[in-house]
Amino acid sequence: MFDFRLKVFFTVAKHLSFTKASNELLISQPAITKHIKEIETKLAIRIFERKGTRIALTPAGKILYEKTKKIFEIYKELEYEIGTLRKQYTGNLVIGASSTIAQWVIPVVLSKFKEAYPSIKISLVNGNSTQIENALFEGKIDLGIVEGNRRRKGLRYTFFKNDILKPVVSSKSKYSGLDTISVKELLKIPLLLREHGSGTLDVILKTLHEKAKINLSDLNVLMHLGSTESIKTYLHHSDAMAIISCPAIKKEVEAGILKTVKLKGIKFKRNFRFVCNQGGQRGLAKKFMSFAKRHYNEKL
Amino acid sequence: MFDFRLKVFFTVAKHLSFTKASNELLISQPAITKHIKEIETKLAIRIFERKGTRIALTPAGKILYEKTKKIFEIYKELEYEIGTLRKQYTGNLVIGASSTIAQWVIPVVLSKFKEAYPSIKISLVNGNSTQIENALFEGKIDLGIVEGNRRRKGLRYTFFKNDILKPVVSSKSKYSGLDTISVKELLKIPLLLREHGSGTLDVILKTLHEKAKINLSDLNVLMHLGSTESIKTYLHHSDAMAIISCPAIKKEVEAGILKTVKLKGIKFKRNFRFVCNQGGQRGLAKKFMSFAKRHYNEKL
DNA sequence: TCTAAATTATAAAAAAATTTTATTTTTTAA
DNA sequence: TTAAAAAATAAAATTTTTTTATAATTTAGA
Repeated sequence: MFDFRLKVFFTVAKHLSFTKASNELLISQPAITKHIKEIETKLAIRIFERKGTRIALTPAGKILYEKTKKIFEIYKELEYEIGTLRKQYTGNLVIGASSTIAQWVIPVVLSKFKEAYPSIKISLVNGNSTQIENALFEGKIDLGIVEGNRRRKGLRYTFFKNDILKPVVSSKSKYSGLDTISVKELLKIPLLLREHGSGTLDVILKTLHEKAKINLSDLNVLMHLGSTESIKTYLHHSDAMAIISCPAIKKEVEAGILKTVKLKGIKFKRNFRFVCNQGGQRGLAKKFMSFAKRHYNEKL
Repeated sequence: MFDFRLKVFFTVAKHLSFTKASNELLISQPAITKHIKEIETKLAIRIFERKGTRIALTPAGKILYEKTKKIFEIYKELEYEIGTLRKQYTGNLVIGASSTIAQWVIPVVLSKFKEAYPSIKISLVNGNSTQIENALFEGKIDLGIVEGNRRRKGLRYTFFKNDILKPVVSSKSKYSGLDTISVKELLKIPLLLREHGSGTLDVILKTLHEKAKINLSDLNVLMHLGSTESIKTYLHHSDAMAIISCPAIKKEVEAGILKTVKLKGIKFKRNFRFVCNQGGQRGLAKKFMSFAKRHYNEKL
């Protein structure tokens, strides 16, 4: 489905509310207002009547609503028919991914991909960046997905998605009431970090250094642990804070087990990137790359 | 019609050429390439087969082509049905515009507007910026359209469109072979300019001063004339150059009577703006404004 | 077979459109 | 009458699209 603006209209019409539509579509209410205005300008007619805090479809809006439904039907047909073509693709694809990605990011994509291309056989192997790069050279995998910005000669890197790391605490901890903390406050809170040499620790230290001139020695480090799972388990039983990749804490945050805390003025960001042999960015690997990228950028 | 990307696909499919589509749609060929790629990513399937310098629709492309046709049908229905609703609007609208706008820009919009809203009665009055602003205060007009950036208290200005002025010569003149001239060369060529105090002359002098530190006295001014028509007529019979608003020379350039010349490093730009009383940016005036703006920004 | 012309692809920079954040206005309901 | 709820507005930030310039590939003609 291509036309996001039409989707916005449809969602607003369904709820008869800009605010509800903004929640459903995960964009802000002013953005909704603008889209609707844009449609009204394009059609040179009002599609919603604003009466007080309520809105209602105008006659023109009703016409648009009917047409929109028809158009969405056609998009559905398109998806279905293209889907049957995709099912004809076959082959083998071996993907290597570093830990955060392999554990929390790629499985989601993999299940969707398998749905779209049921005849393609996929396997996923796990390793750190160096191991993945070696496996590519040795032809053991077709495609790697790694964290950070390192690059090695002879390989081709392609941006996949941004990853955000957020400070989290257990919702049982004494810090769970915090919403936003300053850098100064952060220095006092006991921190759980990954081991030296891990990509995650690197990003955290680099960001803190660049944005706030803070070094590892300034922090109140409770302990270095060898995996994100260890940190999460420890967090659960302590009054400590950790800084963890969003996808790795999504479930726990939604369930109310962990709580994210904002750190004023600082965002921890890193890249996830695809990596493949210089010639190899075609065929199934390429298909998977664009599929995965799309999965994370999809609005409709 | 909303979805430009679909329009791009359709145009490419029609011509089976990215380049021809880019000419028809008035965007660059790389932009076409990107749109098609975007669709291919979204559908996770190729829609054009690239064989050498030719392209052909893939099976998926053929499906998309059929669906696109259906979707465009629905948009056509929508336009038609909304059109019948618009025909119900009635009222009176008096517009004041300064000369370039009144003569070459607004008539085009007016005819389209009348088509969309046949029951609205429109009149157009002519005047310079000050006269138009006065007429607004006195309630003699509902909406003004003026050149330049001046603003007067109590009035509300809204951007309408950019206007580009270009150096032109008669295609019979000895300068007609020129494609691009430097600022230095400009100084030698006899120029026809508008009279002192005209907005057009102001823009030209201001631009030359800002971009090339050239003053009026540096130019080889043949004469100051009181209207663009006078300048065009004079040009026709002389080896002079003038700098005139694009819409005012469109016909003559297309007919090959006048020829535009590029001035290296310099573009003459100004704004056309709507102006209305502070309360009055609603109703028909507002409708006309958005209609006119859309007329000039429309891609589909 | 080589060259020139035609066509699509790519990359970086510029321009335009969209989105967010913060705030204001308007209306409703307590 | 006031507080809450919802949409509008404006400025800033972000993202997307477009252009410009160039490269790479293929075809047709010499």
